[in-house]
Amino acid sequence: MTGTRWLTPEEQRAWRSYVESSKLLFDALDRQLQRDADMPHAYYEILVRLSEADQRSLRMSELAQRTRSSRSRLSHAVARLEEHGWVAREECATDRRGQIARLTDAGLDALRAAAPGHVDAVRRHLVDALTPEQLQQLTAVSEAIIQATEPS
Amino acid sequence: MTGTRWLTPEEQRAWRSYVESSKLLFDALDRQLQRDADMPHAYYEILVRLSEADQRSLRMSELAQRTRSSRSRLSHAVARLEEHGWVAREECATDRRGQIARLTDAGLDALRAAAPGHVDAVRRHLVDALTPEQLQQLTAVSEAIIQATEPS
DNA sequence: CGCCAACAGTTGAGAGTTCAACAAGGTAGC
DNA sequence: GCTACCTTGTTGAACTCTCAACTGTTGGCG
Repeated sequence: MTGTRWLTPEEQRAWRSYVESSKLLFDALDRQLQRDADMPHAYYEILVRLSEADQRSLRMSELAQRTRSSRSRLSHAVARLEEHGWVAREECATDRRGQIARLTDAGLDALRAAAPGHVDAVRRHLVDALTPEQLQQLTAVSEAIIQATEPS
Repeated sequence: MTGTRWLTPEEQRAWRSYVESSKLLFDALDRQLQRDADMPHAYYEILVRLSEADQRSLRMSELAQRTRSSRSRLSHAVARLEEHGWVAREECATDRRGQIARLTDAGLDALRAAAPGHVDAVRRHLVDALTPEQLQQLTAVSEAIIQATEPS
């Protein structure tokens, strides 16, 4: 057991600015969505994934994977979205354990209403704040992090 | 009111990979700290900031700014940390509204015990997963996001 | 077939965060 | 000194997330 490899000053700076920027950014987006569309960002993402799926439907476990969410978290979230009338749960024909989440028409309306303000915020805080080159760099960096962190 | 400027495919890719990587990374770090040190990452950061301050003490509002946290969140968090015996609250001599949070010896011990595992995780998932060049790029990108998002 | 481990999803309790409301102390203008 | 306003910090309720425990289902294997 050799000693801990502490971060160098430059690594510190990178890490701390990354933490700080993420916190600021996601807090801002959450506040914007909560205020204007009555949903947190995590719920917005669920609606997005469903809207992109065939039949606007996905099995719970598939939806959990795509949103990088635990089963439990998704289960609670979908229950909430169901109360709003934005998502409906259906039985799975081929696997009686399965549940299918489907985006309702009202859910699609809510998503369409929320999208412009959200995209605008993403532009303001991220996309338009970076050069095209930086945006490419961010993509590469993010994909490397995913690679290194993804549960294998 | 002109129409929404939707994200181009490349911008989409950047944004989605950024969201995905942040989620994976912070989830992993939170789990690691919770498991090994019985505290979430936000609490670890509070202890870090206090440990770096003069007298290991900071006023609540100053601590809130440095951790990019709301007053309310910090107030709840410090109450919890106080229960653990890691932080103590003291009166402020010059402003009777003020409260000063001080890192206790036990708090410093807890921080020292938590640090190696945490730094190791940060290396595994971020620092060592990127080239030195990418790390610099990440710093620049993060600072640009902070600039664009920071409440003015 | 019968057994049993793995899988799909839910649930409830506990913990953290947010928001709005609040109390109390400071500050500036008159 | 009074008034009005701003700042500091806390509180409680509502909400989200995590973790562990649980139900029911499927699939593999003897």
